[in-house]
Amino acid sequence: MKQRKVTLGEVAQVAGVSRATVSLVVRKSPLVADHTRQKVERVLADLDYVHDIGAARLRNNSSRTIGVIVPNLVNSFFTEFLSGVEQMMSEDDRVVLLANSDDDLTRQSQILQRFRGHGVDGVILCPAEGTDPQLPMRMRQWGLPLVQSLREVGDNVTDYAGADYIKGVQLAVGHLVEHGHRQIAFLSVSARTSARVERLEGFSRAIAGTEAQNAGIVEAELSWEGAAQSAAKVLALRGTPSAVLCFNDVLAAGLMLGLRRAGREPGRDIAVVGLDDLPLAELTFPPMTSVAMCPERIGAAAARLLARRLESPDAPVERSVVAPSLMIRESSNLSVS
Amino acid sequence: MKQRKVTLGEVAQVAGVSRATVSLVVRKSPLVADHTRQKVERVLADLDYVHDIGAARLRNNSSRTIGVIVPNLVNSFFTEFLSGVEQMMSEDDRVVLLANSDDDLTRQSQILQRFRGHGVDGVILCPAEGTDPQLPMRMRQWGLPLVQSLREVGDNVTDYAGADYIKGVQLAVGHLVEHGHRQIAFLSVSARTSARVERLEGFSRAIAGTEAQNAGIVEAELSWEGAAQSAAKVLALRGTPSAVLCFNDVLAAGLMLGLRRAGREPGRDIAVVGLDDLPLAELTFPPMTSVAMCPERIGAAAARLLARRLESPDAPVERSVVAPSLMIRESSNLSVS
DNA sequence: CTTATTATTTAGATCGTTCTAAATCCGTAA
DNA sequence: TTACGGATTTAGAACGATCTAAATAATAAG
Repeated sequence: MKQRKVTLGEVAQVAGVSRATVSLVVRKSPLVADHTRQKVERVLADLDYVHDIGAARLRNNSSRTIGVIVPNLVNSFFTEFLSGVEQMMSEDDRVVLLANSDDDLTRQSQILQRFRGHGVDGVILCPAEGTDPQLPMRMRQWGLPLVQSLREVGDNVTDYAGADYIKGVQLAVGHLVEHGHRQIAFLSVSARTSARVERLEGFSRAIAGTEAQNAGIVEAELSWEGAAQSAAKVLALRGTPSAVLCFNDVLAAGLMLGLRRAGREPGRDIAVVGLDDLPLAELTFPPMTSVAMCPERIGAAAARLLARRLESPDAPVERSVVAPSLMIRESSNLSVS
Repeated sequence: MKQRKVTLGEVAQVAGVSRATVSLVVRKSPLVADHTRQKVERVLADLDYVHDIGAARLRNNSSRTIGVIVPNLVNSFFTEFLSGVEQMMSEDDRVVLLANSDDDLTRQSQILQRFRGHGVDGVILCPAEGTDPQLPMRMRQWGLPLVQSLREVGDNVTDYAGADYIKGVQLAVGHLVEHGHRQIAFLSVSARTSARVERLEGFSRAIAGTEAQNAGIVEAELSWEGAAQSAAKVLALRGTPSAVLCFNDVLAAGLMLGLRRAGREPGRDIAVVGLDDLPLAELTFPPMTSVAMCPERIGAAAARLLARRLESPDAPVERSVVAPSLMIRESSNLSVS
């Protein structure tokens, strides 16, 4: 039942030309004469020839394959990111090898070895927490082009595509201040990740630039229950915040549930703003004001950077930061006198 | 800067054995003597040898690579599915080539050709709407093992892993009936997909088995706005439903927003139940009762089926259907006398 | 000390493509 | 006619692994 694979050689035989010529036709080289090209193309189609890219790579060292490593496949932030990468790569007729590091360093390096063994042309990596800053250098020695994305290790040694959370937080704070809020709290995640550092940093800086005050920082587990439970703490804050900015949308949604359980109506009694603008932000009640980070566009940007790097390996390092935008909905409706 | 690739030959030379022996060591064959194995393994590590799987495939026809085609990378149902596949494959030291067909037939066949060219060992496919029922047969002729998942074309000709929506709908309806609901409406998607057919079918059947009545079927666009707008239609239904079962969680969440705008409190004035139990179901207000379809487990099942098929190509066709489970939350709280 | 047996090791062909360098073809200028 | 240059085509050696079949080493038996 299983047909044997059709090879260049067989096509060549049928078409009455050499293997080399068929190869040229397959690769659309301008070197072959029009009439031979047509003749060969017909045979190609007749025999249902499939170009074996693996075999080709062996000779010419380009697999048209790239690897993507994300720390998580459940968080839609990363899957949207992935979607952007896939789309862009696919337009470029490249294939994506996908792997999930689960934020685990051991897995991450296993995956890198696997990718190396499969001969990927390059890698887009969201480095797992705690990744050795030397990694980019090591990969350079391997001859494996790397674009980092969303997170970064090492000092500006590779191309990078990411989000600007500093700016994002600033947008959110600015919006709240405009609506008269002067006491703004931040609901953070408890894990000490670089994401946490960046957003907290952004928060203090943004607050500093306004007449508002930091009403306090509360930590919660990264889950909706964690956030819901932290509602009490938020309300007990000395600064008695009239608005809470949250680490991300999941925490914001959880917090809204918690606040409501505590008898406070988000969007009426207290403003809540999320970060990331995941699809769920529209579906909470009230619909959540959030800062869109556009992970899909970041993914596309990362893909473009990698494509460029593959074309010109010695181009200078480039960074691509996608500007966030504020999506105003009802959870931040209230204005404070 | 870029190191040349270390080959079996070089390792062999340094270790003072033949290429073939090194190959055996790399593949952990029991044929080699202990002391040679150790000697070779040391050299392997010293030189940082990387097994070139592509080259190996050329000879032995196994790339340890499988392709996954999903119709969508934004819907978390599919990404959780993907996550299950990736995890299982990775445990098996296989790599996943990912592609998104966007439910487009042309793209889908392009992707299949690409995968074929890359020499994947097999494919897990969620067929795009309208896929030719002959496709599985064609793939069999190509010698490309196929597992279908979540959707299916052709008549039971390939392995299949999926969800049981009939059962899922039945669980939901049963739950509502238990709480005294007798007029139950269904909020459907307007696109004529097989998913729609299955769920509607399940709905009529489930209703038929109880003392409840079909209060009417409303169609909406597959988006939260679409669902929100359909709230009026739902309320205007002749059957005056006390409960609404929705095509999926996104519609359910949208509907809840719409109902509230219309002055009806979901979970108090009218029960709403979703399907799929996406992560967002916990984050809506009130938290949504939904039927968990466990896409991640389905993905894992699909991966297992494919692994099995690769091992024994002639095993009989197998189906794996993951049982749904009802997640009761607050959107279906109310009981009707 | 042979010889039979089993355990290891290996040379060399092979997978399907692309590259290099050289061969052939063809029209034109001398 | 002969030679020359550009346009096409091609033979044959890579690429890095694995397979086959056979060679060699080690062990046991007679």
